[in-house]
Amino acid sequence: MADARLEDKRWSIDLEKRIQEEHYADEEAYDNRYGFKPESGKEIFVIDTPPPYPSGTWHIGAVAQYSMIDVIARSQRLLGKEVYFPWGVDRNGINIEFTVERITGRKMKTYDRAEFIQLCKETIETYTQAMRNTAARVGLSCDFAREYLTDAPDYRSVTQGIFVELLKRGEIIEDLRPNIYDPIEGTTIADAEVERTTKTGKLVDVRWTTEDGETVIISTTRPELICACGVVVVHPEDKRYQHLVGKRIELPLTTNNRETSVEIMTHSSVKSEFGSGVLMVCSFGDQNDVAVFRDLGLKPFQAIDLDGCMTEIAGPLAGMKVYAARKEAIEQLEQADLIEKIETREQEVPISERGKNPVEIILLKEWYVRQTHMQDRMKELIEDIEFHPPRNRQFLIDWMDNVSIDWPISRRRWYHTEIPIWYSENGEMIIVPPAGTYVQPWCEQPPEGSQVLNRESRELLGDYTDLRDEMGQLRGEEKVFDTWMDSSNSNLFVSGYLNQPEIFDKAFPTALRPQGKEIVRTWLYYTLLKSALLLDKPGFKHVWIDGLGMDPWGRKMSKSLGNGIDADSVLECGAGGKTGSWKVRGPKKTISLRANKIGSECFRLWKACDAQVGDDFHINPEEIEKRYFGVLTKMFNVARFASMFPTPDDLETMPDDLAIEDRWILSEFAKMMTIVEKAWSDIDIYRATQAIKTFATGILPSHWLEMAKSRLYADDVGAAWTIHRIVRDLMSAFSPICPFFSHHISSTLYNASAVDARSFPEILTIEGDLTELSDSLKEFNSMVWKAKKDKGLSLKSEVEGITIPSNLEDFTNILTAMHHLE
RNA sequence: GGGCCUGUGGUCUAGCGGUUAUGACACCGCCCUUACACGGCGUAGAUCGAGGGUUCAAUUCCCUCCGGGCCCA
Repeated sequence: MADARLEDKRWSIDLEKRIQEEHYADEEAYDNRYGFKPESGKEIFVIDTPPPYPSGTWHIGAVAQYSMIDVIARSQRLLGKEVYFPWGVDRNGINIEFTVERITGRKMKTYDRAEFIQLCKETIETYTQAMRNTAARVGLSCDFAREYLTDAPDYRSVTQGIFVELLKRGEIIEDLRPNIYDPIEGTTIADAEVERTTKTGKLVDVRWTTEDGETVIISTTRPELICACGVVVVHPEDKRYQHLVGKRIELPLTTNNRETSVEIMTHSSVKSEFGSGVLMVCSFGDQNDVAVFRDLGLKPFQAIDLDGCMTEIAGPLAGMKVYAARKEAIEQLEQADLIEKIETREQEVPISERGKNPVEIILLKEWYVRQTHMQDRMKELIEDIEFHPPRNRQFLIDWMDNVSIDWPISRRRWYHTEIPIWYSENGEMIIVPPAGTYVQPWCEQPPEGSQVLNRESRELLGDYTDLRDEMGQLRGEEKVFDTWMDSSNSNLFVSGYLNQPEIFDKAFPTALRPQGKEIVRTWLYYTLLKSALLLDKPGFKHVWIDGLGMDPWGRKMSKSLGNGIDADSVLECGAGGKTGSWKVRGPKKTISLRANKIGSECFRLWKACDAQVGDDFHINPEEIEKRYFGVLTKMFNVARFASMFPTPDDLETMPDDLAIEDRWILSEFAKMMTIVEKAWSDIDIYRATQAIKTFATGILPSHWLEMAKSRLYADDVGAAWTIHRIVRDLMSAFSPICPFFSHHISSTLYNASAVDARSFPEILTIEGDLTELSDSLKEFNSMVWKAKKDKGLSLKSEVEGITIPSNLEDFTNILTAMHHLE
């Protein structure tokens, strides 16, 4: 016996940070460890990690999720796969534009475009740096050297190249269609970006008059849209109004440049019990109006323009903002004595997710990715994808069942990937750049190798260089892409599509898509759509959908609720002896939380143990510390105890004269390791972690170690072999969860870091199933401990009158010695 | 209004037809035992949300209701 080779008396945050610093100090060593080496010949396992969006602080729930992706990456390396764990950062989008607007107090459109883009780029870079630091601090083993940024030319050129490819194939189309539009931010948005809120509004009952002079009451919340009314409808089975069908009805407000009456028709979407049961349908009050116009084949009116003002068809209301026009419409109807009654009520209003502004549906010429024709094929393709947990497949199917319109992808914003198109002077030809080139049509001319297409038919007309003279004055497209157009290429990008075809062949479908369930209908759906359109393949082999991080009461963390917790504060809690404290606003009162030490290892262990994949998890730093730091302390001390005894030279060959208790614990260990290996290959973090934790903090120290102690002190070779073999292999199995912890112990004791293991430890075969005796052993030990306690004896005192059960008779000697039986 | 998830000791959690219903934290009691008192051992604590049904048998399957959550209309 010697002094402990693990010098620290216990696991601590300062020790953790020391190990981390060493770990990151040598970039070459880091790259050897975690870099992607596609030429290794091993099975390639590409993880399509969610590129986080830098917005100041990184949400703790997202960091927790991300750390589990790291567990998957490390466990797959442990199983011998060639893992590509990319580090990408999503930097395009309206978020950073809003941030810059807020910081500078100026709206985007008051800037010069190039100047504004530069400001966004600089601002997001500072946030990105903070995010890289957090990523390293929580121990992500990403290939940081290959960092990709979605706003960098190489990434944007892939987005543009894929757009051009789909455009040529006719999967992207241009059309004048009703679009959801945010008039305040001045941009189109997709269905998936609309949320709803409740607002108080007025429901106005207006008296309309038919051509026969009959008065009909129609309820509406949008009287300003009367000018865009295309039809008045009743339910086909509503007996009250049968006689009106086919008649014309006068619009109750003055309009301009259109018919002053519309026909009364039937439509099954009318709710007869709502208001009078008569509905005016305008282009476009809501999604239902869009559907009715489409069903009845009506020509829509343009009532609202890009600035959110009424157009000339609104007659006296023309030029007014929507809200002012509504007030004015009510006033005019009142003056004309056409109002039956006005009711104030709560109503659901669609607003934009990013800007929180009420949205309008207006007619615009925009670019679309066709998707409605793909739903059946996509459903077939996703059958080959394995979902974790399986039930979360339903989230995707539910969303696919709701897809009814194509995906509008053009946006009138700036800090996004540009739509790579130039238009000829007459508007009939378009120019697209060659694959692999990033272009900015709003400020550049088409590059070498650009091609000219017919705008309508997409027919290839020739090279731009040859046709230049026929094009006239070019107009570069000023619009940009929805950011999901970028992020939905992530799996193609990381798998080498366009850039590294030789890797792509082996790496696609991408092995794994890990993500949160809140972005199934966006990121997951759009990615699968792209893979289906381009390659007619499922995008992934596995989709791993985790739950959301919630506050201690089970509510979603959000800025508005004031219940968020900063990730860095948890990771740094305990560093330099500093206590962490948090104030979290609950439903009733604000509570203060305190913890002394958490750090990355404890944080990761908590997330791995606390909830199964797909379940929402409650984040409470106090609980994390109380429940999991002790596990690390325990495991550290088992290793520290082992470190007091020399490591046998040959840990591979099992001595053939092992004591029965050693063979017993090795059987238990083999059983546990079998579970863990299976769990790692099933991407079941929870099961793997639970198995390790139960073994390492339970049966190993409490039962076996107590039996083995005296032999270890007596330099028993078999006992030393057993404990070292177990600790060494345990650290490998545990390294995906707590890499720095395992690294430190394994490299100190065995001169080989557990994080470098590239095959799962060999599981020993022990003759005879000794694990059957485990329950009896545990029961017997408990019985003795209780007996001593009842007699007021200390554990090391001798006790008599205890008999060893017959099934444990092989253990007689060791149990007698362990408990000091007489 | 629809879809999905969920409701187990004070708190969190396992279980997926037959178990004395896991385990952790907290509580209480005892113990400084040559790794660990930031520890060990032990006691106590649950009519498994409510009510129906299926079954020889239900925490587990089905239905209804109630409560919580996420997403959508």
